Amino acid sequence: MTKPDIPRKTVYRLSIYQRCLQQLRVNHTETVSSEALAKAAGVKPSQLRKDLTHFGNFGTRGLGYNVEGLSAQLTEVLGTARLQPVILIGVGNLGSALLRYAGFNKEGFEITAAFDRDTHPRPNSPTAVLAMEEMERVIREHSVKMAIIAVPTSAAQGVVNEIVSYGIQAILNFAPTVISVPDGVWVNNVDLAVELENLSYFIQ
Amino acid sequence: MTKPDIPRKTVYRLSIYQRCLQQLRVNHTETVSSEALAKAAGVKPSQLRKDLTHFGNFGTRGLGYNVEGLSAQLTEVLGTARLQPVILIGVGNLGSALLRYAGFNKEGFEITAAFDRDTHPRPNSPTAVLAMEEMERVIREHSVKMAIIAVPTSAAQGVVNEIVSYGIQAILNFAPTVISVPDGVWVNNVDLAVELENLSYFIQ
DNA sequence: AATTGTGAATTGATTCACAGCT
DNA sequence: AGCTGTGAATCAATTCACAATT
Repeated sequence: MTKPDIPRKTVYRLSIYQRCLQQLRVNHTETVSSEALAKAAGVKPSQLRKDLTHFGNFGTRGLGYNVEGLSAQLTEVLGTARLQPVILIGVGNLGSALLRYAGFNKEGFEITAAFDRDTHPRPNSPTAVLAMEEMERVIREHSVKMAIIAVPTSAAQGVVNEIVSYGIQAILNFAPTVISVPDGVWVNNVDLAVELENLSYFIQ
Repeated sequence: MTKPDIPRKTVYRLSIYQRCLQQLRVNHTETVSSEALAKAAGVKPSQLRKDLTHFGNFGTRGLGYNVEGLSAQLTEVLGTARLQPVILIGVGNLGSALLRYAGFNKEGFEITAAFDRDTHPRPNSPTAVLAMEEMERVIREHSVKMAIIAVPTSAAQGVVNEIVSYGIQAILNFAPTVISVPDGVWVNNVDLAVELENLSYFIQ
């Protein structure tokens, strides 16, 4: 797949830096040093500089980084410059909360449509819930490349196979199971029980 | 802090192995090789073996691992042998979905109580929502060590400071911000926008 | 014969330390 | 003078390859 040489952890940190920069913009700060920004992001200054130089030389020696400029560069690098359409599959407890979550738009994402076996209307939901049979049409018509999976474990792999065949290239998976995808498709897993178990280990 | 020498990623994978073992138990499989289990978990066999030997020699050469036995060992290692009390702070969209999420109990966690500024009753919620002023009492009475934070960004650090002072040692943070904690307190972050941005980078 | 457990080798990520700009 | 950008050095994680064991 493309972009093989940049570590995934680096790209995660880019998002964190972007968050911190947005805060600085609100405060009308014009310039920030690697030391200050790294502190806000919870990393070492040298790591911040190394991360950024994977993508270009955005700073000015002796001065630091221009807040607006760096933020714009990161938006470009992360591919969030224009609104990215996303579909949500599975509108149970978690899915309906995600549907109501307002933070996506602000960060450059728009939930184009949601799908569920059961299409009864959801209160307070700004997005219609469509039948699973509509997935192919919506994905192709809007050239949707990203999907959020919030279906039960037993349904997850089947849904993934289907949407990948329609052209989905990236999946945010909330189903607590390992899903397999062909090369060229990217999966990030969010598993609440795994996160809690992990913490549980460290507090003993 | 204790347990410094085991990489966090190793502990994450332990949870994944545990998931796969539970599936094998359902299928009444008695024995599994590192090759088969690693395949199910999406890792290399050598990594599985290396991960496990951090904690002991659980296998039998020539045979593989006993499914029941290894599962019990991992439960012990992960500290999920007995039900661990957890509190939830912030019962908005995401928080109320977490409250209704049934998966926690099955995995060894119990949401003892939930807290919010606004204590109006939540439909379908099995757990009462208490006033923030009750946090100290509940944490101390039940010796709660783990908390899930689902409050707005602006409130997150303040809440964290407070609960840490009452004895919370591990935090699962859904607020989209970097929180700082003293040594000896563990934080895992789940940030939906960061996950989507990360995927967005890779599909360009 | 099969499969684990593990030291060695490799690969990858982070940090250091300072040269190079502004 | 101050701060970035970066090669070198260090530290960490993964994979290999095979000896040890059943």
